[in-house]
Amino acid sequence: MRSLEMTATWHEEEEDVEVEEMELRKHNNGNNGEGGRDDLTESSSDEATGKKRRKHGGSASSGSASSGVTIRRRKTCISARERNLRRLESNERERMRMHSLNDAFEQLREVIPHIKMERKLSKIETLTLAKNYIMALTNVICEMRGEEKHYTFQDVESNSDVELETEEQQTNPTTAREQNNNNMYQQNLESHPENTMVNSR
DNA sequence: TAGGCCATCTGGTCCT
DNA sequence: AGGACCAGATGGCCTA
Repeated sequence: MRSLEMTATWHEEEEDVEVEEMELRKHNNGNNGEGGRDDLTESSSDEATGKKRRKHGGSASSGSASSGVTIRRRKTCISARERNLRRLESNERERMRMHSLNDAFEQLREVIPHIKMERKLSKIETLTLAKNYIMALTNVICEMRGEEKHYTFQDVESNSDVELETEEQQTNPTTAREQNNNNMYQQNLESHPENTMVNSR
């Protein structure tokens, strides 16, 4: 439905040009070929999210497109109008997909115990904390079984004795704050494993 | 103002 | 064949 509305704002190319005959030169990284999409991206972003207006919604850049290579499509016999419509529909699907992904991130944030911050956890922080949370819980289980701990956590006080778990942790600028959260997991889990199942909200 | 984070568009590839 | 998934690119917003 929305895609139909968006179609109305699309700058139509020549009517019913067959793709087979067209040489589709994909616009080159933001500079070329944007004009025809401005109307589309502005209206679609606005209507779809009610949030940001995207003056330029990014440009095709993957594969050979980035080098401005000329591509000739195989027989498809799709009109330009039809092609535009399909593109708008897949844009819509992609938006919905990303929204559902964000919803999942939000749900994950809610179940991860972490120190309350003014701003919400970023995606990378959320994933990292979730991983650490799982590791900490695994350690607790191992401990309860009398087994050796599977994972080790870095000690914030002295970074010398314990290795960082991943390369990502070594390069992540938010490592310090996350380590605080990690320590909280560790201390909490080791003293009161049952508490960690309580939502931090 | 630079850098981080994010939403969005886009085309290629994979999957059903 | 069409939809889902993915990665690259871009621009906006926010913060240090």
